[in-house]
Amino acid sequence: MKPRSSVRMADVAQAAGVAPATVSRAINEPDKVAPETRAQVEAAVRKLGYVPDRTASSLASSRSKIVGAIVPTLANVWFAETMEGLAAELGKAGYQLMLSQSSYVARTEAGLIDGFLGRRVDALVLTGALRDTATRAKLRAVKLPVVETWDLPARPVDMAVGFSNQEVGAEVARRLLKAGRRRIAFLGADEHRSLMRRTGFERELQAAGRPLIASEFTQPPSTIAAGRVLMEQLVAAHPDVDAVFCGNDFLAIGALMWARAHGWDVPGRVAVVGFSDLPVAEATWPPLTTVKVRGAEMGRRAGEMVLARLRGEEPARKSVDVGFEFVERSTL
Amino acid sequence: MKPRSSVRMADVAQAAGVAPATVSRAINEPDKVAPETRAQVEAAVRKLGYVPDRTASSLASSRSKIVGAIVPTLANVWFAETMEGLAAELGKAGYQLMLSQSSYVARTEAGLIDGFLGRRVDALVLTGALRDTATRAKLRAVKLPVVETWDLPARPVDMAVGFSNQEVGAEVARRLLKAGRRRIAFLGADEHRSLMRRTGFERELQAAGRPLIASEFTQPPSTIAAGRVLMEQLVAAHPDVDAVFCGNDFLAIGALMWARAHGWDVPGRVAVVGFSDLPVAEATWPPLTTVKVRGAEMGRRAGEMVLARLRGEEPARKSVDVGFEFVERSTL
DNA sequence: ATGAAAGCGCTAACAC
DNA sequence: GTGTTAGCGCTTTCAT
Repeated sequence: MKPRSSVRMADVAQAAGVAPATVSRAINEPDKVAPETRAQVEAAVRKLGYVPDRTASSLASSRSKIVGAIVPTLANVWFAETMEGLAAELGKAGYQLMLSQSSYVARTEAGLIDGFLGRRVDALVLTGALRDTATRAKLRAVKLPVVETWDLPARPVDMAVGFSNQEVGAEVARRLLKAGRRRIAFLGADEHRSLMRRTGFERELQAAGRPLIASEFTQPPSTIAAGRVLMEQLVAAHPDVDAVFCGNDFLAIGALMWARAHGWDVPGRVAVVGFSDLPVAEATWPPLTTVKVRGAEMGRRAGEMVLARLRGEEPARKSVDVGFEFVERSTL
Repeated sequence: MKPRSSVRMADVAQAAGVAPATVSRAINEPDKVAPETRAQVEAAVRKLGYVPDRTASSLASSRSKIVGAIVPTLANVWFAETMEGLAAELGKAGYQLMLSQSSYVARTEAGLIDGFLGRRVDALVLTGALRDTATRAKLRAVKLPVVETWDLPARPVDMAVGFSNQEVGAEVARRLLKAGRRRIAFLGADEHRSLMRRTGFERELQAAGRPLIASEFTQPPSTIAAGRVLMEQLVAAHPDVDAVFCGNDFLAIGALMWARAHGWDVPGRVAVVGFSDLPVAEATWPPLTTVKVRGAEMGRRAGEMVLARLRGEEPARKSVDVGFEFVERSTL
């Protein structure tokens, strides 16, 4: 049963004529070892093809060199880019990414976090603010470095790097109003951050005395097909709509397709604004006006913050706002 | 320094009035424990908020319950979907996914695999056939379950689930020829599987006596902008081209944009065929004719194969072909 | 600068 | 069905 896992540190030690502890040092803290001995150890390592068992070192040192990350779904390019940025940053310091998906379900998220805790991850990176209060408390208690991304919670569990989803909504509202739109609607997914964007959007319109005329929702994940359906429903109930803010670009593209299929001129008869700036947003017809978010950057920053904390430093800011950018193309 | 990690199994054992080994059994093999004792243990676990340390159990059992996976990039939706399917499948059995990206660099891949080996992963899932022969040999030697995806190597390291990239190229060639196209070109990324598609494409054209008139390449990742540039170059050299097979949909969309910008009718003057069937392929104008691959399915299947092997079963087939599908829309 | 020894928290025989 | 006894392969004081 016991595969007697190939070469152990003891084998290397023997081959190099030193003690195991010295091998350990030669590998992990090279400068604490005499250059000669280090050379011998390195030679032995190479000769035997020794690969340290990180499973054992994790147990002994209580540092796993693993950081856990949770995304709602990887099928969203921007979450994927966030993970890429994160993994790249962590990789530099020898940390590995352990990834799970919550599918936008809060209970799942709590369970996944327990799993990560059991694996003794050194830190956690979450997409969106952590909602489960019991879990928030637990994480604070164990003092684990945690970064919440894609949002800016008023009181982060630990650290955060993101942008204000409400402010995105407000900004889009302002642009629409400035362009003279008056019969404004919202299409979005029934999911926390999307709803936050809607909230900011609604408030701003309300404040301007041009209240939202309608909102249509779909279950995540948002698809082009869903966008088409939502637009259809919207128009059926409000044929006089003159602007739609879509909670994400797929829905916006669907809305655009509906418009093309029904001969509605965009932006002549109806303006369409998306969110997230997918690569294809510039290739639609007309090119989609949308809001760009910095997915990869959030991942990189999250990685930096985690590593800083793991080195024992206190981050300059516990919460960093990477902002967003309104991208004017041709659908508004 | 030692945080004396909260509750240990011994604590639970004491609270439940049993031996640690019994706690271990109650958790891992519940039916090997008397219902009563199990209940007591469970109560103690709950009361103390015990979370087993998987780092220790990995060491003791030499099973980490983690599987490593490598993708060239996550920014490709289909790789991301493959990982989603894989993670979902593995999660059912309590396995965790550890993810790394190779950025299409073979040397990196070998390094990443060493890292995984050090972490004692129970299995490996790769995107594409593993190219480094030394690494292939090593993996075979340690008898680690390995699944190669997105390709069908003639002689897999261990198992494979994918499709024939060459056959994709050949099929597209046949469709183009059947549609009467004669001046045919290829646009693609300078990356292994893309080149395989080109090879199959070229051979089939050659065999039909209508050799490929030109090929243009870009460095991965492929972008819409790159597609536009490649198309521009292609047309400059071969203004009489009447069909282009693009190694992926982004390039195809770029080619479409070039055509729109220059008043070339598609498919009237030039046919465009993509690869991968991105969600937006149906939303372009004209809707893109392309080849659909089953990313999520490959992930699921890979997960199933891994789990079967981990249970000690031999897979029915070592190599499974999930095929692909030519999706006829309006650009051919 | 290096070695010896004592665990890290769990699992796996083997007894009872 | 449950307890006892050894480790798993490293890291880490503490000496030397």
